[in-house]
Amino acid sequence: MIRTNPELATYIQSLWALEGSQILKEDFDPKEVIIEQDRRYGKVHLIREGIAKCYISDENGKEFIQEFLGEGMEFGELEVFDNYTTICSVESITALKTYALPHSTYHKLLDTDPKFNKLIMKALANKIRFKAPRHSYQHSYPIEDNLIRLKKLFPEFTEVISKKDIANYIGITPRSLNRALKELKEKSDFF
Amino acid sequence: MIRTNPELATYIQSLWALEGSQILKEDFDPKEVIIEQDRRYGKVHLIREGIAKCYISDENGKEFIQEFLGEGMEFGELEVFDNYTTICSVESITALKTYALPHSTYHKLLDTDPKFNKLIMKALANKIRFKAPRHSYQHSYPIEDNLIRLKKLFPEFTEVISKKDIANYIGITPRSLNRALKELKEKSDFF
DNA sequence: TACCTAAAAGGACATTTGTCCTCCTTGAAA
DNA sequence: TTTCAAGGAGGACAAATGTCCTTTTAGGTA
Repeated sequence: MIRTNPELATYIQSLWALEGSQILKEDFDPKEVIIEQDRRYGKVHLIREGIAKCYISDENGKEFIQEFLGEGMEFGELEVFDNYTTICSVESITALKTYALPHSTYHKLLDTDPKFNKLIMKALANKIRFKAPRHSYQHSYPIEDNLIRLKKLFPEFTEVISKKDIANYIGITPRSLNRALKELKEKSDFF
Repeated sequence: MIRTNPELATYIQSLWALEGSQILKEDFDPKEVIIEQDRRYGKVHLIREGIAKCYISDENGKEFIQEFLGEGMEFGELEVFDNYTTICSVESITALKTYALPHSTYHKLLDTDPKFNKLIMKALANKIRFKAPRHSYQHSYPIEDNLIRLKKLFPEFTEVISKKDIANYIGITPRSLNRALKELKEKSDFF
């Protein structure tokens, strides 16, 4: 549920430590909006520590959470290739520490560092792999099944992440989430 | 709705034309299952001509269509980086012509051809960009709004793609699709 | 302690969507 | 022409989910 990429995290750390690497460290408080939908930014972030949410909001203010990002996950990277605007907002949930790579640095690394290139390629492929089944699963199974699945994947999710965010992640209202949770509590002692 | 990537299509064509390129042309009939979910394959396909659907099916046989793929779109590429199994099945809708690149060739191109590398990078990023809003939009808007949106994007979609596939694309049942279409016909002359 | 605010829980009802059928249409095959 | 099968359309009802509230809980602050 909270996605990570340890391999990339380790590698970026080693790049950062190099002389003149142009990779900066940045820190954020909880609940800071770090990037906002439909804008342009000049750098890519890679999480060193903490958890963030990546979400799309519509004109009615509804949020739909795409992913929870943990260590080693990057954001702001989709806009580096073309001059597009961002599709998601990213907001820290806990205190968040990132590496920030200016676009120029990111491009230079892609062009000159084959290992970096391959790791980014993999990271992109994994984002696709992850997104695909998530939404279809949520469509074709009852909410309760989705919750059981989340609980197995990440047992403490109800402690770390607010109910509202969980609901937005599954794509339902908090009311429906509550109903499902109550049902599950009555049926079993798993929750 | 039917995704394409003209830039990549053009470039692959030029690569194919090179001496000893190791890129093969393959042809398929309509309704052929070209790759099946949860398996391994040794090559990446890139569509020269025709339309295919990429879908996930669950144990109850429900299909959830991820994308309709047109010229220049690739499939089977997510598994090239790690030794994962496929997450989607791909089935031709019309007669389909592809370029087939063995994994070894694909890797070699990524490593030695910067332009190819960048085009693939972009293609991956665009798949992510495309997937993200699609599912959230479908959650937060009524079916009718989704249909109007599709119609604007691709007016002849009802002719080319079967009702069942459209329903599976939106993530609803054919019954609900019919209901929504009927409503729309009564309300306006757009449909 | 008392007060305030935001998150969480849940009642009552409306709406949407799914399920399970049946019927109709159309085009290919006998 | 008749037959058959598959896709499309839609009625009737059931189930899931959303909307709009009110109430409860918990944590921070005066």
